[in-house]
Amino acid sequence: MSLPHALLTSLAERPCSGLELAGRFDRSIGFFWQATHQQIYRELARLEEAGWVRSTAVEASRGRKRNYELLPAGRKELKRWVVAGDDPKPLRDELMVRLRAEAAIGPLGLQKEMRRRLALHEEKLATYQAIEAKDFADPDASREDRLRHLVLRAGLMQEAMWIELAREAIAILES
Amino acid sequence: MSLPHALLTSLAERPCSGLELAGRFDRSIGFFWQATHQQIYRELARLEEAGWVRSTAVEASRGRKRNYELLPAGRKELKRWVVAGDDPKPLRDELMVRLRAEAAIGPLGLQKEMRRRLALHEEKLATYQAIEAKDFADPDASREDRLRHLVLRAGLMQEAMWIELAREAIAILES
DNA sequence: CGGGGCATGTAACCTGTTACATGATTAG
DNA sequence: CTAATCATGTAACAGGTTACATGCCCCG
Repeated sequence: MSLPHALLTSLAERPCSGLELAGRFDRSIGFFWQATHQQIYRELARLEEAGWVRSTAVEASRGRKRNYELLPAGRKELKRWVVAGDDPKPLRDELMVRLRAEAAIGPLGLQKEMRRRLALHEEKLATYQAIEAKDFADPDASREDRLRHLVLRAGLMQEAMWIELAREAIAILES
Repeated sequence: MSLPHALLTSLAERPCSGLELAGRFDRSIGFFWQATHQQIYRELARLEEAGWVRSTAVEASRGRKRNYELLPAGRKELKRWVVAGDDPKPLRDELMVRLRAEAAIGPLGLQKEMRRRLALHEEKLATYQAIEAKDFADPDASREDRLRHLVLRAGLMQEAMWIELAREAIAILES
């Protein structure tokens, strides 16, 4: 149940409208948490109901832009949640199921799909590296920037891991 | 939508009952795909409906053990799915949201939770390494075993990545 | 004044989660 | 014969996904 807190975080960074939030979930936040605009509108309504955010109140507001901002109660809830313990969700990946099936009933020609995946991950890694070079070059960055950099590095490491795995998989599948 | 195919894969490895499948999803398969027995029973009913698996047919079978086995149509479906293209699901992790929130409204004392996570991942890594040493020591393993080994290595690399990230996070949070 | 893009919203559905219910089998 | 355990199942709900609907606003 992180979506509400991802929204609170984003609103803490800067107040904005629902659609603008959706945009952020396609970019920066979306690197580690995704949400569609439908989900966001549903959740924003709940957050307002709970008194955690406030919007420029307009009745019958379909089509009208609404700006949301974080309220003190929302900030308090976010602070509570950040330091709350929570067990990590284990790895859950379809590709592992495919490899296991290939082992059980193969060979089926999984190399082709693995090569496609390899290319995708290499492309994404390049994208992340470009962002890193552009936004996080400063070696004496602030604590805030170093934390944001770390989040990006998580994405980088993830992609590097997939690339390594895809290469090993291809080597086995082709032997 | 991988659960049905994870079940087909498991049944391809060996026919068995629903509860036994649930057991496997707590062990080997569960390292990369999880499911509760409720989910498994629901899905098995669908797979049988679709003609992909067959069970020892007993009417009004509550409480009676049912053994399931893969049918040719199920095997065909599994083969189709294994090589079907599918975009990787991006990283989705609550901890990244927490780090971003810590950057936005911190410091909040996230170190404590990070240290707990670090210990959890170190423990899991040790578990995986023990399995690796026990089951995958042979350097001249079969193609099948090398694929299974690769799946385990994915888990190992994942845990190693989290350990590295947790350490870097703690260093930043404590500076 | 009409069409396209911006912005919000509804509805239906699927997967996964949690809590609980019930029947069969076996050990003592 | 009864308690524990094996085994299957029902119900309700929450979160995520997809398709679609509606209203506002500005530009030509």
